[in-house]
Amino acid sequence: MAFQFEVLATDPTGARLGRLTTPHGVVETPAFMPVGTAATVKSQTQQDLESLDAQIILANTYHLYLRPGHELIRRLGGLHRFMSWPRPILTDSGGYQVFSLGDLRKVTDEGVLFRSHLDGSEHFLSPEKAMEIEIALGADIIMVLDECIEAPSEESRARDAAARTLAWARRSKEFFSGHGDSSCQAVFGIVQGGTHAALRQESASALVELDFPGYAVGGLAVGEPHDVTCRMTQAAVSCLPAEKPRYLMGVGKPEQIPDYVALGIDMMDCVLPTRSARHGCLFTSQGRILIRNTQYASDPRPLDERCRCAVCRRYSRAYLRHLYVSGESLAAILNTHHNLFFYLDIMREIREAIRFGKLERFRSDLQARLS
RNA sequence: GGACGGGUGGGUGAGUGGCUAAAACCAGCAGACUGUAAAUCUGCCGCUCCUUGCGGGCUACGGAGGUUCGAAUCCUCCCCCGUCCA
Repeated sequence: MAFQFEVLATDPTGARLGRLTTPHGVVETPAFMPVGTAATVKSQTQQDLESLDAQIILANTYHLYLRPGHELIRRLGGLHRFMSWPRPILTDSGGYQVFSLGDLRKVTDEGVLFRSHLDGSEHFLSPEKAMEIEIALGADIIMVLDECIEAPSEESRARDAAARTLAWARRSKEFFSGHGDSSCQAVFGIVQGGTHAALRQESASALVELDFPGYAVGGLAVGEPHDVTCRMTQAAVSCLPAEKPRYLMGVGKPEQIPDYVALGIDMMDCVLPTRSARHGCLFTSQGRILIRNTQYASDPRPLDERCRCAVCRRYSRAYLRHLYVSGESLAAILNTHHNLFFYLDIMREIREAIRFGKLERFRSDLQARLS
């Protein structure tokens, strides 16, 4: 049995400590998954990621399909081998690009017509096509194509998107059972429903009937307030089976993570640590630091005195500011390294807290420090 | 000594009578970023006052005068810089 998810402990909040076993290794949950859209977590080498103890990373179907192409990656031995990443990988389906690519795409019941952001060429991504690409890429966990909508959205729009997402989930599953290998890859379904709790529950319940090895909650943190994100997550989770992993897609800010974990979320991913790092926004135990600010120009202290990452052990704020202001590529490397360490460290602390039933304490401490 | 060309806000550099406190870019200052079209984007960027408003006052396009209702833009003289000729 290549795939296995076990809940090892639960916390009074409802948080779960778990272990997800995949063909490429074990992922301790709750887990944060760094985003490596184009088969690279920007500015970090795979060796860096291993030293950070990233246990699983994301890659993106739409982007890799366009470049370098899934067939090429298949011929080169699959995504793991292609990018020399021996640990677990999850591929997102391109559903988020349905949302983010704006006027470069057109959604129908059949699928999504994309205009490539690279060269303007047209491509049709159906749920089956997304599966075909993801099978070729060979990630451990693959996501069904979904329709992610903006928030706030009319209930009718959210209902339509959820219904379409469900239909696509059904087709994905069907296609996968004919063409995929469930001992190598696990397909996760995705809950939609906008900011409407009833739709979220409906979507989750219907998805559960299709019996996926794991479930994701998508279409959140796309503009709605945090408490709404939480309510929607709660609504979805309440309908998901306890024994399956739950993945909240695309979240979140550091201080929000314990909230999601407390709602029973096992996996998360977010571009925030990596993108913000490249933009000079650094997360520390005392809150965010915009490293280009003049106040750090001659600051000899480490970025975060409480951080044990390689960057904080070695470099000063003044140096990091200099690198950033000078546009040096090392700035992105060091900043990203720190931010990822910060996120992954929070996850380690969260797992530890759950083990001892003290997540609530950790959550309030963290939020007090970061707000 | 003569002939051209030129001197614009921290920098480069548009602008050749009013829509110009003056384009654009850079630098500077601040903010944003949530399944990555993002090493990106946004705001501010002469001084000052307040009732913070597509508000008032002041200063500003080498210097001093002048023409004009109105000048960075036109005229006169002067000072600098560059190129060329003696």
